[in-house]
Amino acid sequence: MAHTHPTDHQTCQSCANRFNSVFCKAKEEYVNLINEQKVCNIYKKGQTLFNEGSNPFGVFCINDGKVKLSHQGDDGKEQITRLLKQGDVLGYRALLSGERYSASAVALEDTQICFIPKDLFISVLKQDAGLAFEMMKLLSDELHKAELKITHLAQKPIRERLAETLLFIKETYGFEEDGITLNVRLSREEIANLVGTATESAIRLLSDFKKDGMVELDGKKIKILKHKELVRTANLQD
Amino acid sequence: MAHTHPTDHQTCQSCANRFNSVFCKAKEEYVNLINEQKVCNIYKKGQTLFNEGSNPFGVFCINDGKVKLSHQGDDGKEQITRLLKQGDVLGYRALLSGERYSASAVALEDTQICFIPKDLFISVLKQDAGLAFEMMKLLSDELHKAELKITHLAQKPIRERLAETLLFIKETYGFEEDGITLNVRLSREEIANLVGTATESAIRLLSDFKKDGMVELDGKKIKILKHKELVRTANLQD
DNA sequence: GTCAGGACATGATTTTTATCATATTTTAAA
DNA sequence: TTTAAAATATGATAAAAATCATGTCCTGAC
Repeated sequence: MAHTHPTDHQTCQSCANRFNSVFCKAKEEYVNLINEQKVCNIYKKGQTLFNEGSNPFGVFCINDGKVKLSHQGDDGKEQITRLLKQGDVLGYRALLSGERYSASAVALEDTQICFIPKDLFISVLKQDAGLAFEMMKLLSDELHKAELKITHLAQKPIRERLAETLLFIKETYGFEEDGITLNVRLSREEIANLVGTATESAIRLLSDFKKDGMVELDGKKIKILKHKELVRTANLQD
Repeated sequence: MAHTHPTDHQTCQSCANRFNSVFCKAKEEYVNLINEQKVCNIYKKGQTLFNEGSNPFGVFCINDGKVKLSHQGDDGKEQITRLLKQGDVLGYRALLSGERYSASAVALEDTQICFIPKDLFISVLKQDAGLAFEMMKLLSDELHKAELKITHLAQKPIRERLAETLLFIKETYGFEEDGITLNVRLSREEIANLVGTATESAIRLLSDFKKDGMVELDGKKIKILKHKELVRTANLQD
């Protein structure tokens, strides 16, 4: 947690995500409580919020920026399981099941993050049934997404999965002002670790997509040129 | 829901799973409420509890028996995501996130199941913070398992995944009285749909395992002969 | 019992994917 | 700016896995 810098002490009430984040669905008194006890920091690109295997000490709420959540495979290969953006909460999984973190969280760009200590999180959750319900909803949604991903990993070829991943990145982070460039910089290796394939395979297929005119590649900038064809390539029907 | 037969109206208080199931961690008054409103039935082997795509009407609690939970892939291929046993609860995922069922549940053998209507489930959950917390724990555990499975599907070869699956079946259902025969009958296709591979591949690798002396195959009966070697084959370290 | 359909098994082949090798380009540090 | 290291790209090859084909075995209906 070294090298993080405190941000201006913004209130939850004025936070840009006060209508998106689960936390903001807590009762007003608890939002106030969270507001008092939270700690805000800026994580530079590449900095780690928490590491797989360490003990959870609280939950994080992204104020602005992007974070990846990834698991370490047995051979050390990274598997990215989630991409998070402003308003998203992370670190609750391990905390709720009383285990160590099963994933690592790393900032994909300079990111402002509020930290809510473990005890506060648990106590608010135990008192505020509404928030608890929202939390269950969140967990259920994540579980749904995970089970969908399991099915796709098991049944779809890599070409389809790459197309799907590009669309997923678009859904998550959207486009830049030009309306076609994916609004995040990921390395080819990270894309591969999101798709679940070898880096070379991801690179090769991206080149194919480029040849087919579906995408344009400019370093880490990826432009989606033919959205519909990408959807067709992803072979989505659910 | 045709062809189900009511069981003796057993009380939750006398239920064999009263120490295992999440529901039994509710406050006593709510357990009583559930006890009054639940409906118990027997599902014959192969019968469906609910279907992917239909609207959830409540949650199910397995009194005795075995159930598989599976998703339909885009090409219609089944992907089994969970194996459930006595004390396990199912059908809550869709209910909590307010969607249709994203999976189908089918009895793997004659199974006694209690059904708790949607409204009761939701209202108890909203009033009993302890139960809500247990539910979050359950969801968190499932999410953890799902993310582990994602990593393994993405990174492990099929041989390792099959070994892992056999160990998973053992963990879930245990052995018969002889201490070596897996206590469930699954078709080769179901095993393949659990591993995430083609049926022929699963059959072939099971034959390999047999040649290696790790398992013995007798129709749908699978005996684990060399547990340690199977663990080594699964290449587990987490 | 016997007969048909499905499950299981196994060989042959093709397809997919990973790995290895090697440029080329980009990036970041000195 | 130079330079080394890392990232990207692409070809060649090997390995893994799916598919196709065929035969056998098992099981339940009659």
